Amino acid sequence: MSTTEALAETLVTRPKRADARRNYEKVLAAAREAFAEGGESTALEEIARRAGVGIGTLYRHFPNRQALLEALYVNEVDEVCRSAAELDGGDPWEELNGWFEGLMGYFATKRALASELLNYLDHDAPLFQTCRVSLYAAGEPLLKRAQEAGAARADVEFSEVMQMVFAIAKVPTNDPGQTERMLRIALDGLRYRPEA
Amino acid sequence: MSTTEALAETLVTRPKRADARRNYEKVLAAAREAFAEGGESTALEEIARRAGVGIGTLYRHFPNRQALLEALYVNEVDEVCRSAAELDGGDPWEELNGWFEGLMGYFATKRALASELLNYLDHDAPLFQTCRVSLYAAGEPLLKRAQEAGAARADVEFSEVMQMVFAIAKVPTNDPGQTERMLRIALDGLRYRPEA
DNA sequence: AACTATACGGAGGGTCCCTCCGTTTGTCAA
DNA sequence: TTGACAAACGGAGGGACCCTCCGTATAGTT
Repeated sequence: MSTTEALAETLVTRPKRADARRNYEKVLAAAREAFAEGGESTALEEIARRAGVGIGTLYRHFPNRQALLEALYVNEVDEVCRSAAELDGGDPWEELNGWFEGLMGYFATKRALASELLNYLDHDAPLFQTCRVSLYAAGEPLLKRAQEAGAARADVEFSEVMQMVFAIAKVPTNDPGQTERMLRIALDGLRYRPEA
Repeated sequence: MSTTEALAETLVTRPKRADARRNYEKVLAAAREAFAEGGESTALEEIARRAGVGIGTLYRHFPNRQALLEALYVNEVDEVCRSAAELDGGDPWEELNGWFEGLMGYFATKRALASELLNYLDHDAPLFQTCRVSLYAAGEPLLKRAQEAGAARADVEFSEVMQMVFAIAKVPTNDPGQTERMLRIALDGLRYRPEA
């Protein structure tokens, strides 16, 4: 079990009774499915219906809409973090670039969820902070390695780059190539060297 | 009267009777005020109340929430475009940079409106398209001049840069300096020269 | 002053988020 | 197995919000 999953259990307080655990999973699965279909902002009633549980049950497990989205988010973050761990040994700049591209591609398929979550994104939510920590732990070494190799400028923080990439991922567009181009421009900013 | 203002009159079909015109202005003013206060997503009922008109009156002038936001947006866009027209003769790179910074600073004070609008931002809404045209007409010459002066790379489209900047403006953060740093990184991407 | 097109205002319908609470069910000890 | 109870279920309904409809009021005209 990964850090963020363990964290999810602690903070979201997963239920204990067998039927409760079952329903928790059913709701999460239904939500994942609903959001994967890109259905703009799916109503919680609809998710409960899909899961075959009452709306009250849904709210027993997730105190509000944001909590449900966050639980979903924790899952997704874990997956992305794992993908960073798999990288190593290649060209630092290519790895960094590749990881961010993968990140974008990943969010592209989950645009509905991502876009709604990014709206909630404020620096106060504790669960979000810890997710960021996981994400940073996964991605920061990639930046650092690129910086040490002289492939990326040294005067930028990973957090800044991360937020920039998220911002671009959030741009609504029908043309996925355009998002990719924006990302490339922004990341090229990492290679620009201010004349000292 | 500017292009976009004229367009607003055409598309939003400004009312004609004296009391109607008065109420139109009152609603717009109330909305501007409400959004300037940063009140997350102000209810239309609240705006009608502020304006001292019934909710029905508000909807007579603005068929839905988005229409009201768009009308507000048209005003703001005009102002930003005018600021670009005032620039000329200085260093092309500085002017381009300065304009984008001004754009960001401007949206920083209207975050609630901007953020909600950027969510609606899809390439279908005709009014939005024309606003983009105005914005491009104002900003594109700045980029082109910078490119011709060799201060910005030639292989980027203004539309891409614009969307990138909007994306960054949209990032919710308490620290305005951070937004500024992200913008600087992204814009430095314009100065990066791919090794040919 | 009377008339009419125009505009006003708010009741109410629909949707969605969420709460409350009576009912059901899993779990465990006897 | 059975009885008891904490835990969980489900859905009615409250509240907020967006928007529609339509009876009432009024600006502008004759």
